[in-house]
Amino acid sequence: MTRQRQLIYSIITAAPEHRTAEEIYELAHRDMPSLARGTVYRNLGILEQEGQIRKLEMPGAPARYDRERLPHPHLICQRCGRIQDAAMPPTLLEELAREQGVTLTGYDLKLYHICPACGGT
Amino acid sequence: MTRQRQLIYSIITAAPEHRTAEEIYELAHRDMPSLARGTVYRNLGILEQEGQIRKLEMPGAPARYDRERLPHPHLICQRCGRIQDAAMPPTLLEELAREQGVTLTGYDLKLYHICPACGGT
DNA sequence: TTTTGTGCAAACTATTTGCAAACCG
DNA sequence: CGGTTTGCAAATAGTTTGCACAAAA
Repeated sequence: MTRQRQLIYSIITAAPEHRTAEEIYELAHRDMPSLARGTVYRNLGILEQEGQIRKLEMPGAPARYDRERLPHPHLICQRCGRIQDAAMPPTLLEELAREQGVTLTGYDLKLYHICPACGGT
Repeated sequence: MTRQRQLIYSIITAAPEHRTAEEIYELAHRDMPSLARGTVYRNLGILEQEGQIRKLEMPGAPARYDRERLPHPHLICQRCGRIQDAAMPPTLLEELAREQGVTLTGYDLKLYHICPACGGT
């Protein structure tokens, strides 16, 4: 673990926000002005492969990174784009697998709503 | 509806495959050699907006297009990448919404497995 | 010293866009 | 005609990669 990777990792784990590579680069760049964008991408890839962070692909927008390591759904506001980690009851997952008649190896669930701040329920 | 849009739409609805814009372009281009890639993208966007087709964003790969208009999960083989439309029991969706304590406006669910052809169950 | 990672810049991929010409009602 | 859509080419955005040098083991 290099200082660069350390820094990138700490930015992701410090707060529950789901940041983009660019945001992470900007924050990291303040502390280490020599740090390059490419290094951020490279290390995000490595951290993800090692299972230390999770990549969240966002439709039509840059990917975001999640410090939570266990698979879980994401609740996304359609107005403001705010992302929250959500819960997936194991029984629900089992029911889904049974419904399809397969053994699941993973899933990616995005739930969309309008958050209270945006006038939703 | 122009001839171009007609052609693009018919390619998507003709088969249950979930094709990429490039694949659709190649198929359409055979029938109408003057047709341009940009036109394919433009029309896919229009058809999607009109709710006639559905765009499926695939992580780290080009988007695919689905002729099914009702929201539903997708079952994806992690080895060969084959995509199948799957079922979402309404009760399951309700349970998910209740679990998060929100009113859902939509969802995007990708289920991963290893398909029988690839040695999975 | 041998490997591994970095900084930089150029390359790449999927997609979008500006614009003049073509088409359609 | 007059608005819409096309074909083409250039632009864009996010991300990846090649390479020489620096850091670490």
